[in-house]
Amino acid sequence: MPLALRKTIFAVREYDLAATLTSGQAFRWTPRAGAWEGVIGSRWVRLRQVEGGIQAETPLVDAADPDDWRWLTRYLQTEVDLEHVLASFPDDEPMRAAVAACRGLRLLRQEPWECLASFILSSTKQIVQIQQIVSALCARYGEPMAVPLGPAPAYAFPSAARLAACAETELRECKMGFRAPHLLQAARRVADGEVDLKELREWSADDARRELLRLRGVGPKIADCVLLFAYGFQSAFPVDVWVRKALVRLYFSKRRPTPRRLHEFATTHFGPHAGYAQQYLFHYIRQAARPWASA
DNA sequence: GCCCAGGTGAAGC
DNA sequence: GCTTCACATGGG
Repeated sequence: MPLALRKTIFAVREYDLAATLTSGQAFRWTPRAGAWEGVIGSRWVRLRQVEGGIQAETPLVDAADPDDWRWLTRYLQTEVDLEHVLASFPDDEPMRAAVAACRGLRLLRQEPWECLASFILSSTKQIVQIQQIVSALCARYGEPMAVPLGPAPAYAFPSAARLAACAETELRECKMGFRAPHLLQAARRVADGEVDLKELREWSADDARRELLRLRGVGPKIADCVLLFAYGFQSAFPVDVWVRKALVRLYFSKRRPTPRRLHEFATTHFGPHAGYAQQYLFHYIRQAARPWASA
């Protein structure tokens, strides 16, 4: 007998699910038959863009309130007033173009450990390859979960404790290369409580950033990704190769600023939701770089 | 073969 | 403080 699914629709305007799920924030979403299948925490989910909102399907889980969708609305951040965020962006030509090109792009709110671990694995990797590494890691070390007939088996993201129990050579079999010792160290320090990711929610962005930077393999860019994608600190402005390219081209007329100057500009020019602006710039320039991939 | 990828850390100026 | 380089692995 097929696994029973519960289904609902969230009414939300200005939410581009495809843009949001493919914009390099999260690495576990697969398009399938016009919908998106993925895993949030310990639940398999299918999402679909529908008229006026987002449809969600997930297996009925014992001992869970079937009408409680807060785990999903929190992840998708459907309550965020996007118009308010967009209105806070600087009124300049680059931002107008980015917003016009990425209408409905949102920031997700992810679980800190998965986000941290994923971005430790992200350095000098293409998004497709990050997805492959994360997928291999989950298949090997993640807890299997209830999935309806059809989709491939799904696994939770492995806990820090589970990864801490791995040998470095095992992790390397997931093709993560030199990032393996970094992930292993992070897993150990999170598992033994030396780093308390839950506690960081209560800290200031600066303090949380300093704490994340103590981990090997976590520099300014990855720390900012975790602050932005997992903790919702919208002052965080990750600068990767794409965003650097975009900032230099759009705001510095091709004259190369020093890293210090670029960071200074990034954290002052874009207002209280700078991290959101960053995501628009990132998605915008990547879209522009591969026009054949759209449509 | 070459260059690049949602970088980081160490070493050299 | 800024620049350069190694670091695994895979794709174009």
